[in-house]
Amino acid sequence: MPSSFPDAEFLDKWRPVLAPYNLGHQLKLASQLMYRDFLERLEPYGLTPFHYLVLCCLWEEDGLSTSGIADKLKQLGATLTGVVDRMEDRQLVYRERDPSDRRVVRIWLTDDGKRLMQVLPPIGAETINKATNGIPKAKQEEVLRLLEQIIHNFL
Amino acid sequence: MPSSFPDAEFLDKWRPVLAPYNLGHQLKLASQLMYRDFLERLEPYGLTPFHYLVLCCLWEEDGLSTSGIADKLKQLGATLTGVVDRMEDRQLVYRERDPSDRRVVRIWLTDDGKRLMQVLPPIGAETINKATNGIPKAKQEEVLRLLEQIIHNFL
DNA sequence: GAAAATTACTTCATATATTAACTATCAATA
DNA sequence: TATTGATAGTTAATATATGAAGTAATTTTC
Repeated sequence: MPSSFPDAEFLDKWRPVLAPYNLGHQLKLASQLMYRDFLERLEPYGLTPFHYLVLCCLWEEDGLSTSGIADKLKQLGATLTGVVDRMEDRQLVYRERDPSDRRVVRIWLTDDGKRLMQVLPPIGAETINKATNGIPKAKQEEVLRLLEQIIHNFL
Repeated sequence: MPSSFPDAEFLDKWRPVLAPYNLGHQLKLASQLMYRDFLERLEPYGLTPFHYLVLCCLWEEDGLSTSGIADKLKQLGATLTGVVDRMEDRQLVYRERDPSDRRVVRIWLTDDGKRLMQVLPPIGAETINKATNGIPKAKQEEVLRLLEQIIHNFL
């Protein structure tokens, strides 16, 4: 057992692994701050950032299955169930069983959900612009490439 | 109103803002995947990544106030209350009112909480190493710098 | 072609997160 | 010093997340 606590030498050695300096926490924080900013901008529409993610998937391909959306966003099916529940309440989407495979539930955009395609992307851009303020375009693209590498390392 | 849906031209124009390609989602995903990996490694100890973050703060300075930890981690006080509750149940820390200002609650490490300082950082390093696999040291440091810039843009 | 394995989704229990409201305490001031 | 205002922390309501268990439908396999 160490005689002194805290142990300055030990802490110094492990600095890059300790919060609040470590990669995990910095990623969490950056993600969380973008979430908060975007959530605030979406407030007038009664939407959350996760609703936006699902809408993006459906704008590109309407009628995706629950697991299709989960795959695209790398989220768990159990999470999607709750999110789609609330999006259905909010009249953004509706569910329909696939007749050819009755295990599958397909998610379809309502007219409201389609209309938001014209409205939400510019709002998302505001958050991204705020986040990347002062970072040159080339560096921004590098961050995205490195994030992709990190993500790839876990899949 | 557009006559065709989805509108490929529109989608192409807004590609960098749409999930799953946009910065916000990529940050969320990278953060989430590191969280999942670390959570799994911590499972034998009955701990969560958030417990680790709080322990890091206390290893550096034991007896921090709740808001002191919240400031250091940029988390909200309301979140800390629940986390510290469970850490107290888990016997990692205990709370004590500050006698000189009875509004303040100070969080102190138990012996268990102190002992984990020798155990957890190497485990955190495993997750970080997995995340940064194939990324040269210089690039890793650049990512941290750019994340700091993004975080700074919101504070 | 019936049993076993697989797949899609939901439900449940628990742990973050966020905002708003509330209590207790301390500080400022008139 | 009584009132006002600010601060520290908790509680409550709601929305992600996660893992485990459960249901229904489909495939596989023998």
